[in-house]
Amino acid sequence: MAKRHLSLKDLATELNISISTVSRALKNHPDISPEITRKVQDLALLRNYVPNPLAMGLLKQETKMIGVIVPDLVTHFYSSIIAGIEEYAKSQGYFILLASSYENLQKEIESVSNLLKARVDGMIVCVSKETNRFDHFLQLIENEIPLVFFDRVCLSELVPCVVVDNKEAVNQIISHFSQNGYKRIAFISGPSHLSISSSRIEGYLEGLKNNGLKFDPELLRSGNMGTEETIQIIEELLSLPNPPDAFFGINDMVIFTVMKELKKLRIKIPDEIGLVGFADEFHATFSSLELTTITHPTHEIGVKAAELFFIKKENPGYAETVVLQTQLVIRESSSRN
Amino acid sequence: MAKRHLSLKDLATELNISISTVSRALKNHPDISPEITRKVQDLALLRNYVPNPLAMGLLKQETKMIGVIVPDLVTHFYSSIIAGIEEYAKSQGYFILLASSYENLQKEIESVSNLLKARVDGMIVCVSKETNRFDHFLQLIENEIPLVFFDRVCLSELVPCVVVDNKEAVNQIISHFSQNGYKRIAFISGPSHLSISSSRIEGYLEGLKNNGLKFDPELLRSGNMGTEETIQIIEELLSLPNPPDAFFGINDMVIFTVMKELKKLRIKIPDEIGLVGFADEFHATFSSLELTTITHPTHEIGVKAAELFFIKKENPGYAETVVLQTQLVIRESSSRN
DNA sequence: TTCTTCACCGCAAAGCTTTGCAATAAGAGA
DNA sequence: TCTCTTATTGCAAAGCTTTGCGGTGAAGAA
Repeated sequence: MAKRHLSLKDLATELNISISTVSRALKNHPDISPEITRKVQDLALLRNYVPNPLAMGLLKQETKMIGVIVPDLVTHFYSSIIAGIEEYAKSQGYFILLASSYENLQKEIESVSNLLKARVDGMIVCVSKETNRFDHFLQLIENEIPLVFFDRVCLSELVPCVVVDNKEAVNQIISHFSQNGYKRIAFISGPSHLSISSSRIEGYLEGLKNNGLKFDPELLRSGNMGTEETIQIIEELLSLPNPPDAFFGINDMVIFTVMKELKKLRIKIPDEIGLVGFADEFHATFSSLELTTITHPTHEIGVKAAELFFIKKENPGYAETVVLQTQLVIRESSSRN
Repeated sequence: MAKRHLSLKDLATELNISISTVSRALKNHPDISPEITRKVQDLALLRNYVPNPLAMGLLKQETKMIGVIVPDLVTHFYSSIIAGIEEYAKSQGYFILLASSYENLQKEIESVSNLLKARVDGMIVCVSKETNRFDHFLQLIENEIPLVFFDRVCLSELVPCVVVDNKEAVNQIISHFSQNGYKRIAFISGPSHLSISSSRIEGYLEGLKNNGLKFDPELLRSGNMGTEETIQIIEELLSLPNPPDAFFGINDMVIFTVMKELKKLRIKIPDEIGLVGFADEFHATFSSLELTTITHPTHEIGVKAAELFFIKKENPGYAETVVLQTQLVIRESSSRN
C-alpha cells in the first residue's frame, strides 16, 4: 500500500515556487537567492525529502545497482566476499542485487536475465560449477554492460577478474605435505572446465616436481564437488593397491567429507593420512580435527572485485586480472612431525 | 557505460507506429489488429525487449523490491532464511535488496534509511542484538510501508512476525538433559531486550519446573553473544561452588565456544558436562563432538516471512504472528546414557 | 447518399527529476 | 525616461510506460 513518497512537486507547492527552483535550491545552485535556498532546504529536511531514484535512474540511465551472482548463498566463503562487495559498493552509493545460481547453469543464465530486467548497471559474478558455456556473459559484453568475475573466472581477455594465486597455494600444500613425510598426495579436484580446477592442477604437477615426487594419474581426480561423488572417489582412492597417504581438495567441504569417511574407517588423521582443505570455511577450527587449509582473503576479494567493477564501468576496454595471495594455515589435520 | 536499453519508442519507430500501439500490442489488447500485434511481438522477441522497471516503477509507484535486513550475512542461519525469502519473492516477481546490521543498532537504522532511499516496497527484518529502540520501524509503520519481522521480533501488535516456538524448544532441551541425568543446567542467554532471550527464559523456567528441577539464578546468564564475554561467563559458571553439569545457549556459536573451553580444560563431553546448541549451524556435525541442537526450519522461516509480507502489503492492518516448530536433534554432545 | 457504428490507432497526461533556455523584474547607466 | 545588465525564477523537454479519450476511416444501415 504505502503512501506516496514526497516529491519535489510537494515541496514546490507548499512554498509556492516552481519545481526547478526547488531542485536547484537543494543543490545550492548559485542562481537561486539565499532566502529561497534556505527555505527549501529547511523544508526538505523537515519533511525528510529524499530524491526518487526511479526518476533519477530514468533520467541518468542508471540504477546504481550491481547484480551479484554466486554459486550459493550459504557458505562462509561467498557470504564474506559478498560482504566485501557490499561494503565497497555502498561507499560508492551503489546497492547490490543478489542472486544465487545454486551451482546450476540454467539458474545462472536465468539470473543474468533477471538482473538485466532489473536494469542493474552491471554484474559481479562467480560462475557455477556447471558453467561451460558463456553466451549469457558475452551478451553482456556486447552490450557494454560492466562485468567482473571472481574466483572461478572465464573470458579473462575481455573481463576483469579477481583470483587467488592457485598455483602457488597448491605448491605450498605439496611442500607442506612433503615436509611432513607424506608421499602419495591425492588431489580431489573439481570439474575440469573450471578455472580453479585447471590452475590448481597446474600447481599440483609443479609442486610434485619441485618436491621430487612422482606424479601418479590415479591420485588426481576430478569430481563434481558433491558429497556422494566425493565419497565414491574416496572409496576408490582408498582401495587402490597403493593408496594415498594425503588428501587435499578443491574446497573444504570435500575434505570434511574425507574426514568423516576416514573417521568411520578409524583411519588416524594426521598419522596415517594427512588432510588439507581449501578456502578455510568458518568451521574449519571447530571440526573434530582442526583442518589445515588455504585461507582466502575473502573480504578483500569482494572489495577488489567491486573496485574493478567501477574501473570497468569507466573504461570499457579494461580487462586486468588481479591475483591475490592466500596463506597456508597449518593445523592438526596435516601435522605429524 | 552500457548502451541505452531498448524502449517501446525504438520498436515503435522501427515499425512506424505509435508507442501506445506497441504497448497495447505487447499485452494483446483487443483494440489492436492481429497483424500489428503479431509484428510487434515478433520484433520485441527478436530484439529481446524488456520493459523498463524504472518507468514502470515511476508510474505504478512501486519498485518490486523488498529490503531485507539481517544481523549478519555470514552465518548459515540467516543465509538460509534469505534464500527462502529470495525464492518466494522471485516467484512473485520481486527482488531483494540485502543489508546487514552487523548486530549494530546504528547500522540497522542506517540500513532502514538506505533502503528507504532505494524506495523498496517494504522490508523484512531480523533486528540486531542491540536493538532496544524502535523509532526507525515505527516510522515505516506510520508511512504504511509493509514490514515483517522474523526470529528476533518486536512491535508484534503492529507487525506480522515469524518466530519459532522458543518455549517449547527449550522445554525439550531441559527434558532431554533431565532424561540424561543432567541436573544443574546453565543457560547462556542473549541480551534481555531480545524476544528470543525472554521467550527462551520463559521456556527455561517452565522446563525446570516440568522436570522437577530447582531454578538457580546463578545458572541463568545474559551475555552479548560475543566470544569474549561468553568465555568470561563460562569461567564464572565453572568456578561456581556448585558448577553446572550442562550448558545450552542462545545459539550454536556460544556453545561451540563452551566446547572449545571445556576441551582446553580437558573436561569430558558429554560425560562430565552436556552441551546443547540452538539453531543447528551448518557445521554442527563437523565439530569435534557432534552437537545436539535445535534445528530451525530456516528455509521455511524465510518463505513464510515473504508470504506474510505480501499479505501485509494488501492488508495494512494485518499483524499475525506465525509460530513454526523446531526440532531437537540429539547428537553426541549431550548423550551419556 | 448520408448517418451510424465499429475497428483501430494515436495523442497526451501522469509519475519525478534535471537542466538548457526563455522570461521577468529590478537596478544601473545614459 | 529609456535601454541594458544582472539576478532570479519558471517553462519545457527528456527519460519510459500505461491508459483514458479522442480521432479516422470504412462498412453497414436507412
